[in-house]
Amino acid sequence: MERFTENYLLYLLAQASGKASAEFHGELAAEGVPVSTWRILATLYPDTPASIGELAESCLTKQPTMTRQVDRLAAAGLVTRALNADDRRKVKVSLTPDGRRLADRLATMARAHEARLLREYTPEQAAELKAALAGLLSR
Amino acid sequence: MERFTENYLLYLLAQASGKASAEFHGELAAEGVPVSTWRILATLYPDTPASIGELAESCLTKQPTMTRQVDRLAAAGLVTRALNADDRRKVKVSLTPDGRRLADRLATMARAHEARLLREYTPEQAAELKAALAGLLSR
DNA sequence: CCTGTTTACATGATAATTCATGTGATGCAA
DNA sequence: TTGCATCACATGAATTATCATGTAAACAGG
Repeated sequence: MERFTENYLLYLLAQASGKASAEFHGELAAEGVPVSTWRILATLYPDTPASIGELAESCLTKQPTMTRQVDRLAAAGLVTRALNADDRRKVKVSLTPDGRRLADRLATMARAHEARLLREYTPEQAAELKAALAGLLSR
Repeated sequence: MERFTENYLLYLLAQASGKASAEFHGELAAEGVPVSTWRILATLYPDTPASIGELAESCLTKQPTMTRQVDRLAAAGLVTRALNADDRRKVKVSLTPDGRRLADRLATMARAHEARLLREYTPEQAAELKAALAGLLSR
């Protein structure tokens, strides 16, 4: 009898995501950058400010966690916290010049890693895979 | 300028995995079952014992975490810990009858949820997606 | 056999996340 | 308006996970 998980979509997604990400997270660790930092920078990069709630959703974490992570990045000078003029309940988090420089460097590494990950795929296959994932998301 | 993450494979994988899983985790919560419990049961189901290390890898967590989770499940009577005869360093974790009954019920729910998730896909498309993910894993 | 190394797991100390809840801002209905 | 519900975020308390390390078992040379 085969394992249940072998053919279970959520398991395959989680494993593919976890394993592929772990590779890149190793590169981040070599740079001394925590994964949580990279996720926030990537979301704001190249120039798309976001609220605490949006960041939490984008980084797959809860709002209280994100509040504290943004505090940390702000203290490190990588992001700024500003009040949103339209809705003063919201916080507008943006990259600082330092943050953008770091994000630039990490994004380049990320693209290189992605290229290695997709080395065996044709551009069409890669686009198909991404489209399939985006489809699952927009469902 | 578009968001970096919009077209970044690791982000799409993480989002698809996280969002799709969150739906099912809601169903688990309604049954009073922690996600960590489901992951362990699913790995052992229907009848494939595993070591602590294998469970940790399958559940995308670290070994010390898994040691404690298995302790908890064993205390709840859902799994047993046995010494591996071949290699006495290893622990052989297996489902108890109670554990298998629960896993049975949850696996049925999981398959139903998966079917809803893939409702808009033809069986061929679904198989293609799974194959693509398995391909990423075996790379 | 030994001895040094690696592997598998357990565990105490630490760090991180989450839950529950509070505060202030916004929106909506009467 | 006014009152009530909801939203966005912050924060203390509690839960969880992780790191660092220890122990015992396997393993590889010499």
